[in-house]
Amino acid sequence: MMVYKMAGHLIRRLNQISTHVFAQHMQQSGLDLTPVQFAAMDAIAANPGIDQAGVAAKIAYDRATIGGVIDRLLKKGYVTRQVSTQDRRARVLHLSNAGQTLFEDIFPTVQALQDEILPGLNAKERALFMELARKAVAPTSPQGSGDS
Amino acid sequence: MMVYKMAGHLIRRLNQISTHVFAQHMQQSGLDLTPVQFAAMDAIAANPGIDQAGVAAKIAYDRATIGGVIDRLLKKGYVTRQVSTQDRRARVLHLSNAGQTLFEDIFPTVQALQDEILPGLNAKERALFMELARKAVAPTSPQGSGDS
DNA sequence: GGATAATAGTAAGTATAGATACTAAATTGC
DNA sequence: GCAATTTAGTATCTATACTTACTATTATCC
Repeated sequence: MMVYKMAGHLIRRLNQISTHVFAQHMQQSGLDLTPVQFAAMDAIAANPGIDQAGVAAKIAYDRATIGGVIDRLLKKGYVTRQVSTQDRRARVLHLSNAGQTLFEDIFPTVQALQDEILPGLNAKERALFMELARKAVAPTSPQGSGDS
Repeated sequence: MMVYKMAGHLIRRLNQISTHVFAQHMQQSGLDLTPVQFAAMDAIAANPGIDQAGVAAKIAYDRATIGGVIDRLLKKGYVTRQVSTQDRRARVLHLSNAGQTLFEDIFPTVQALQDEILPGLNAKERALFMELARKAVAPTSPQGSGDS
């Protein structure tokens, strides 16, 4: 069982715990929102009128996945999608009123749950982990992604 | 864009880089093997005759996902699956000769690629990251998973 | 030893996650 | 200003990843 000592395996486990903690808190809040859906809403909230490719670039996803994510956010009524008047290829995105309310409501919960993602670490270790993670990710983060 | 400072987002990015690096090296080696498939083969190599639920427990997956992973490894001819003589519910797994050869061939590559997963970190930082990651994951790792 | 509970595997359904390819539209080069 | 390239979105396909539910089988308990 060599995988136990490999970075890839540990990172996958961390991601597994992360999504699990997120799902648990959403369920407790009676909400049906996934981590990607939240990230997409964050990108739209910070950049009203952004298009799907823009969202994908901001949160480091491919266009195909984000297309599906936006479909589901549309179906839930959290975002609006309109053909851009500047560029008829692009779809301009905004949070709906319901989406804005939801995002503001859920934000403190999502912020708070982050500490539970690293259950074996104390505050100091978590800060160190975050610093290393940020540094590790930086080289592959595109300019202006903010992902520094 | 609050997600940039959240552990969940950074961990997802790390996992994304990790799977990307893995896929790249496999392609360069002319092989068609995913991270999970490799992890499953590692579990079977270390525990010949283990069943699917055992593999799932060893590498922290659910039974449904592992069922599909084993299906694909079977189709590629890397593992064998037989109904257990002790327990007719269970399927006993072994690496085939081809699987054993492949696993031994690919192992050094997989070992070596781990450093590329954390491109922004030097050796010392990587070691620290690994230690923190192991510690972070430990509380949620079941007894005997080896995932300490 | 027979009802009950637990377990192995599968099936069905949802949601990422990303590669590839295609259409429509915009940009660039000259 | 038009051909060539690039880009936005979608469609298709494969592979996780997990939940719930179901069947078959085994283990447990009284």
